[in-house]
Amino acid sequence: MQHWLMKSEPAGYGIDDLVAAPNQVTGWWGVRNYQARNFMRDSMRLGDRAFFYHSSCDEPGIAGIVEVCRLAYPDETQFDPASAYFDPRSTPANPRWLQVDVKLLRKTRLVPLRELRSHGELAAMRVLQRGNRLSITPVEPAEWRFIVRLMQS
DNA sequence: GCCAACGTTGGC
DNA sequence: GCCAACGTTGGC
Repeated sequence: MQHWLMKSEPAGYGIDDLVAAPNQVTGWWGVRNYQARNFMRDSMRLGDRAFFYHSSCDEPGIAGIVEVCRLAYPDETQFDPASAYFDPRSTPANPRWLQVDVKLLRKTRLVPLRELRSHGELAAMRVLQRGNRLSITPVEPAEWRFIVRLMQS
């Protein structure tokens, strides 16, 4: 079982939207980066856990823990000409973009990016690397455990 | 709003 | 296949 970090902009969809969602489940649609898509398609398994990360906001950081509850399947927004995520090169027979579904396990205290950076134990974390833009990144087991402990402090 | 870093596009 | 130009991300 693997661990992940998944970014979302809370102005669009934040942890409180997931708290309020039916069954506290949401589709993780809108990923338009091949590397992030490949993580979902090739590596994510049912039961994998992920940090729900708030990006591009006043206080970027980790806001909760979710669990993958549906394996990768086509993201419908790629077929919708009215959607900002429309991709004219994509067809239902040959979809280019995928999503998974995730279920909320718990909303946690906000662990700010600032705080993550302050811990040498997390120095190698993918999301903290200079220039990182990937919206889905793997999290090492030791990093996962360290951050879960931080959430309780 | 700025800008560094990175991914994608497209001409050649 | 190269690589310059361009668009996007995302912290600050």
